[in-house]
Amino acid sequence: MRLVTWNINSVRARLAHVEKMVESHNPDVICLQETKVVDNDFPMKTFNKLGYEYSAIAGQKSYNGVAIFARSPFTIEESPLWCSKDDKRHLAVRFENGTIIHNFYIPAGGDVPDAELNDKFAHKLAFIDEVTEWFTEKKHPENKFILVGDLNIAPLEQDVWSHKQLLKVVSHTPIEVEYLNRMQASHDWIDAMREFVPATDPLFSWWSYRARDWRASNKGRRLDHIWVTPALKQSLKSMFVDLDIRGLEKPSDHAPVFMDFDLDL
DNA sequence: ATGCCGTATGATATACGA
Repeated sequence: MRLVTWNINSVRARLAHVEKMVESHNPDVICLQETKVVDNDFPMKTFNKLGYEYSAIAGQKSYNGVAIFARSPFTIEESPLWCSKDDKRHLAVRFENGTIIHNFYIPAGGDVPDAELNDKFAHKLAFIDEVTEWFTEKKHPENKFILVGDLNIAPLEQDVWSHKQLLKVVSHTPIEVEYLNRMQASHDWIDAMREFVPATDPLFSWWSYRARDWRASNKGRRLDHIWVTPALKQSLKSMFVDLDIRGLEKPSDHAPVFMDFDLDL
């Protein structure tokens, strides 16, 4: 089973990239974030045409929005009203073999890394707190969960281009890392991307639009993640981040992250 | 972490991303 997670930054603006991505890598499961479209306007035909018969979408106007597509059947699992907002940041689906995939778009958090001064930062921390508590309650050694998405935090020093220069920048502040670490501990989640690239090597999934040459300057961050519960650790096979998709014309600022599993859905 | 780019929207400016 091959899975991809991708903050697509508007699905309607990126249909050609979706086709290119599927043509190149043919994933069995596609998890998208920041689709930025209401469900009625979702370009479903593009995905059906590419062979994705099963879908779950949760969108809203302009912002946020998540989606999951698969070639094998699934049912939709409950998704709480995180922080009492219906802002379309989470979808969970269950496959016939019992594997559950959680797709998250964690709030970005604004510019100022202080919950007292910045409501968006407070929302980010509160959201992570609620997710942490939720998985703590669900914790069981036999659970086969995969958690993917734009978690909007780069926790390790080598998850950003300069640890020192980003310590006060939202996405890499110690408080955010502390919250994310707590969330990771809530179900003994394994940071699956780092099973393939040691923590001492740089690993990024996002590069700002504002760099003149994003590839040359390479001032990236690892904001996108794939976690698995311990029951799935042995099924991890390989991982790659596709920089070629980030390098297409008018790309998303996030690159898709792929994971291969020794697993039949 | 400055940069000033990209998305969306009853829109020729503004909110948001990170």
